[in-house]
Amino acid sequence: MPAFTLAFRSGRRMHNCPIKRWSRRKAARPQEILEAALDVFAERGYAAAKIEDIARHAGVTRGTPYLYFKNKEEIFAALIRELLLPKIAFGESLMAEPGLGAGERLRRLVRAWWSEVGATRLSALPKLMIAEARNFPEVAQLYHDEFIAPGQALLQRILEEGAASGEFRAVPADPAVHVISAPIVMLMIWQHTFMPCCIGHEVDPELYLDTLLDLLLRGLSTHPASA
Amino acid sequence: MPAFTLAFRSGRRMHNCPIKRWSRRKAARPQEILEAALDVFAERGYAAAKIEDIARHAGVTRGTPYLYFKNKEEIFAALIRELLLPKIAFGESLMAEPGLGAGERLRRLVRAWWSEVGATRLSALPKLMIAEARNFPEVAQLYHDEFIAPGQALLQRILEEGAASGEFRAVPADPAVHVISAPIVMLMIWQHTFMPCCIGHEVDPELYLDTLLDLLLRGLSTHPASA
Amino acid sequence: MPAFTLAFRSGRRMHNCPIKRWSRRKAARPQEILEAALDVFAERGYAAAKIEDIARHAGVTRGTPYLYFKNKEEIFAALIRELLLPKIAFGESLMAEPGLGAGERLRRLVRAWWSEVGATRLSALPKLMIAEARNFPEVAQLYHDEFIAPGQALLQRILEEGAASGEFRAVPADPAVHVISAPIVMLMIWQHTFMPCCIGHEVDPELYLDTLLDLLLRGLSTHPASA
Amino acid sequence: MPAFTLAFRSGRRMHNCPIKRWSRRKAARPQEILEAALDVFAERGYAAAKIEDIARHAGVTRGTPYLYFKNKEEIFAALIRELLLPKIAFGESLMAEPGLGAGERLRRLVRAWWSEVGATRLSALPKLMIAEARNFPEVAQLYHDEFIAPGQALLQRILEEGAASGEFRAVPADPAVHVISAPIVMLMIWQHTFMPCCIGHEVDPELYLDTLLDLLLRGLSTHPASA
DNA sequence: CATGAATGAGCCTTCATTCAT
DNA sequence: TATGAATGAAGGCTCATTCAT
Repeated sequence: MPAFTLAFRSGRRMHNCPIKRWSRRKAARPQEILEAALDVFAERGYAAAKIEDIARHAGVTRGTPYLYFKNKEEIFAALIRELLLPKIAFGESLMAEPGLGAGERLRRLVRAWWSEVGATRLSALPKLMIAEARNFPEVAQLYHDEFIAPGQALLQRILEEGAASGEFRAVPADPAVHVISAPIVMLMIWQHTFMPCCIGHEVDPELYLDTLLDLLLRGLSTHPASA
Repeated sequence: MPAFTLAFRSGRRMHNCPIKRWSRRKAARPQEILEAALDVFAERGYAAAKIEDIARHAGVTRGTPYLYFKNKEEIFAALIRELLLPKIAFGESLMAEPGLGAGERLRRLVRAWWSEVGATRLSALPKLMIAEARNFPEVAQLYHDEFIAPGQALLQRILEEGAASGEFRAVPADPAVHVISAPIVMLMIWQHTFMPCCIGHEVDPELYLDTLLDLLLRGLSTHPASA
Repeated sequence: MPAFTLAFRSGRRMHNCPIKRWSRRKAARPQEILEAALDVFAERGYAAAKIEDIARHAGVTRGTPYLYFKNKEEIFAALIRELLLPKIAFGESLMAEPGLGAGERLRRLVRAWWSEVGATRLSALPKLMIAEARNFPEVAQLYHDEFIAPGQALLQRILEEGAASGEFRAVPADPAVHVISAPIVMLMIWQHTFMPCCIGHEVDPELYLDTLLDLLLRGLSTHPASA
Repeated sequence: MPAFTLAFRSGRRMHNCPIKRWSRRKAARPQEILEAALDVFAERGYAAAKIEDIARHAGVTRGTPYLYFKNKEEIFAALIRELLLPKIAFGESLMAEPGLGAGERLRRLVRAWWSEVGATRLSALPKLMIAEARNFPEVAQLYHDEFIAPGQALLQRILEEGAASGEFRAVPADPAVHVISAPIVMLMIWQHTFMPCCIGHEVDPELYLDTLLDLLLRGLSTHPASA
């Protein structure tokens, strides 16, 4: 998964910014700290991540994160709010595109989900959020309301469209969206859990997603032979 | 999910037991402490769980857990080793039963998985293990080798049998077992993540599993109409 | 120094005691516990010595020492009082013996000191007492008044006798007794400090004492050529 | 022993120093903490010394020692390594001085030993090291190899020189150096053991050393009348 | 008498957070 | 803005001591 390490930093350079280099640096600090926090939280989890490690990863020292974030919890919350939540927007554009079958839409949604989040360092956040949801209910609520729920709403609309058009069988919406999204989330989790420790065989994300879509589309289709 | 709260009987109060209360403790203590640890780890995660909380949950004081476990990490490891790993045995018996179609076997495996682990307080352990795998690689290795791998081997045998008998399509084994098991693991995770906080709508496990099996068996079947 | 390990247990058996074996055992317990404590304190020092180790050394369990001693400090105090202080008695008999020159008396005192204490497991006690004097002033006071002071009084009497008879030069009594006794105490300390760790070359006690007496007697003598 | 309390200037208060109080600390802290540790270890011994006491003695709080030392044991080791071992250097210069008789050299060595270490707060370290040698074998080894052994080598060279020049009798080197150094070490120990508790009469170090040298030089001399 | 399970005070150590520079 | 020395609350763990058996 070569895109994994490259995808994240893109689009944040400001080559033509007239302000002097130093204050540009200043402006970038919160982002840099969040990215560092993402790395360290991903590796150690929330509690075992030390602020100093995050600071060092960001190239600053112990006190600096506190210039931009009230405390550790706020860094965590900002991680979700600033980095992850905006990513949900990609879904809207997908649904806006007209003239696509439900199957095709589902395919595109899954692939976009992967390329926007799963193949990115952001893929550490679902695991982190899951691990800490009960310790930080407000963040969990935010994550659910602004990320999970909209994502599942997209899925649900696709299922409804497919059912309406006769392309998909009717399945109970609520459990279905969970069932469908679960393997994608688990793939992200898996990548941050066992693969970095060289535990177990590698899972190839592309093949995994192909297999997932193959099973899902056949499973949903009213004309399985053609799926 | 009514079974959830009932399945894991603590046995901590036995007023009518003729054996003396005090002398019985010695034998029962490790179990009681592990069950308490399961609760507290499930609620807070490893790092945020205090030994004293675990002790109090078990009805003892700070020092007592250390009479039975070397330290906090050993409690965690024992949780996996003593409580979770034995549960994998149920799979063998399932495969031993003769004369079942692959679809039926898959159904039974999923349901057994749920009743043995998912509907139990043990269902907190996959989430805990996922969150802490990188902090405790040896425990993660153990969990993978003794729980995940055998479980996936079962699934793989079912897929192979189904393909051999013509009941299932041929699918790439490796990603398929991940894809198939992912929703079950995610259901356990979900129950310990968002449902206890009253975040998001409840997910009914039975309906979820029905939907999952419905989608999977259709997706795998060579004669989808009859799945 | 083969006597070292053997000297201590001697003379405590009660073969002809009519009481039954069990109550004899009972009667011997405090002694056994003190001897065990001596071993463990010698090896680890007061604070690092665990009551359970002492108990195990004595062949009993955690609670038993508390049947005979109020607490850890009392075990330490009893060690000094019961085992060490009685040993000072040997000096009286030495002084009682008539018709000895001061030099010969000094020789006998040093050798008796060594055989009665230095070559014994009791030789651990001066080091222990020194290390803990400031934490247990009452015990230190006892040790000083009942062991050090009488011992130094013996020495002083010898020096005075020697000076009176013209065998010894006149030396300031107070510092002299310290100077003379110091090497003997240091030999005991050395044996319990660096020799058990195989650190540094061994010191042969007999040769050490010979050299000490040689230097001392020459140093004290009014006719050094004949010393 | 008036030098005793004065010799080890802590330098902890420098009100008229123009450098800012706060920025100066960083450089001075390790020294300050070691000196505080020296005091507290001397008073209580290793195990009974609390890090918080050391910190408070140094004018800082619980966490600060850990900014400079990994743990309690490292503070102990640093005490030996940083404060005591350098003191052994004084011996070299003594031996370098030409044209001195062996007796005069021995006199100077003993007096230097006393002024450099014995009359200093450092004199607590031999007692501490003796008490803890078996609990910290590596530190004991270091202490032996870098402090005891070089010191004894100096003594041995003096004895050999004296024997070669005919000033001293021939005495077995190995026990002799132990015997000769023992009273000096015991004087240090004594000062930190019974004198602070007002137990027993005071020992005047100067008189003690005079007496020691008198006895030793007479004891070693081939012409005792002139010693 | 003896046991050993249990207690709980106490200490070492960590680390989020502050603040003087 | 940034630093990093210092703080001090908090938690893991030990072990002297107790007491029900």
